[in-house]
Amino acid sequence: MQHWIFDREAEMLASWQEAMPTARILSRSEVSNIPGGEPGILWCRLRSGEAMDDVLSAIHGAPRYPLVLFCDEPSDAIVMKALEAGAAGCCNTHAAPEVLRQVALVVGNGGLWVGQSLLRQLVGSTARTLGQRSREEKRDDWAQLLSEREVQVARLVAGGASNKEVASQLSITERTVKAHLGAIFEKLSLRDRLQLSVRVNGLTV
Amino acid sequence: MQHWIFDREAEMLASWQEAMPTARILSRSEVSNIPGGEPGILWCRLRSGEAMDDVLSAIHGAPRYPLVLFCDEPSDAIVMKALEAGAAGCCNTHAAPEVLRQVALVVGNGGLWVGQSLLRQLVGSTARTLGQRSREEKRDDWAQLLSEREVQVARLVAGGASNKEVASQLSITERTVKAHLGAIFEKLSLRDRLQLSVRVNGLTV
DNA sequence: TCGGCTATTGAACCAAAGTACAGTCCGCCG
DNA sequence: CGGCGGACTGTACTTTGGTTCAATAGCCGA
Repeated sequence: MQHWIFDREAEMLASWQEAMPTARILSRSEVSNIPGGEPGILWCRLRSGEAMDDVLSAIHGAPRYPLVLFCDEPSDAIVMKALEAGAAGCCNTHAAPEVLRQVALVVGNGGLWVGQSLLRQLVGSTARTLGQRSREEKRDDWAQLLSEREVQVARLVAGGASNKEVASQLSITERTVKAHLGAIFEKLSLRDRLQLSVRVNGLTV
Repeated sequence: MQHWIFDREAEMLASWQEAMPTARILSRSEVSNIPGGEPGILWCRLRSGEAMDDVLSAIHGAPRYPLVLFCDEPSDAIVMKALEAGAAGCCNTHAAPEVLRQVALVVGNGGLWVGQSLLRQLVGSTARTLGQRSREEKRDDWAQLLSEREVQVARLVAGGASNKEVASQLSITERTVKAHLGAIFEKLSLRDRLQLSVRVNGLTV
């Protein structure tokens, strides 16, 4: 499996090198150098601020290998657009080597690579369309793992409150707030209040 | 990576054996024999005519490993249902060993496995909806007040990243991240990263 | 009644976040 | 040209967040 990586600048990242030792990095004007025939994947980097259309049109003349987009700032909207434009996948430019290898494996076998968050969203939105389960059940799964008091603390913290503010609102000491937060982090396997916020507010991460 | 396979009858298929030589096959009553702790995957076979609810409830008491459903008669509807029930994936009972290895790889790393046809369908059917939604909730008012670089920092922090992680991703020092954050807080009249997360992720406080 | 869970709090500690006060380098614009 | 804003970095500092040792007290089911 041969890999060709396109970037505005011929800059090989360490993670790429590790995941694809035989990869060749090319500037976009060197598209015509790619041979056809052997199995391979095209990777194309979309840097911050670049227009996807420009990037895609730049490699328009390349042989028909599966295309994976490297996004400096990935978002579900970008992934969707890339897939609609015919790409086989889209992943973070700075993804870990193991992830890249996995992407290559899937895409190389004719599959599509979709990030976790988008996949969850797709599954969720279709489920809603089919009108089966309520979306609240999944959103509140974190709440079901916590005690009543912990849920109160979690909601306030996720809304942006400091420990002191939570303490004041609930008429307890800051120390107790910390104790509750510790229990919450433990139960939900979270690192800090930021991740709690993300979890509670249902962000796609 | 340890694999446990559940089936009504303890019948190990050749393809399973080849893909997962160390797998242990168990009848559904032996759920309690599974240890926790080591990394692993539960595979559970849904034979023709069996009710998914019965199968899933049978392994209800098992430790929390990712679950993959083996379907004798897979359909997109079944896959959707399995994912909704919390499974990490669903594939044909008689899938080729290479496919099984790939499923194991993805699921073992915390991913979801969705078959190609369903994935294509999901992408196609929800493209419009998703695009619209992301356009609506875009609410770039915060982004328009910030410089390009600050938007990058804001997105990463709002997603739950620490200063160190942001610094690593953007290849700058932690100090610079703090500088950007300071400017962001000033411009958006925010107090800390938590409030930033709330603002960026569009919570209705 | 006893063990387990929850709620509460304290002291002490370390790490992370954020601020204050600096500076350099670059491109743009009047 | 000189001023301005953005990106970037440094040292030193304060504040907040989170953890590790505790402890007390109430409730509930076995």
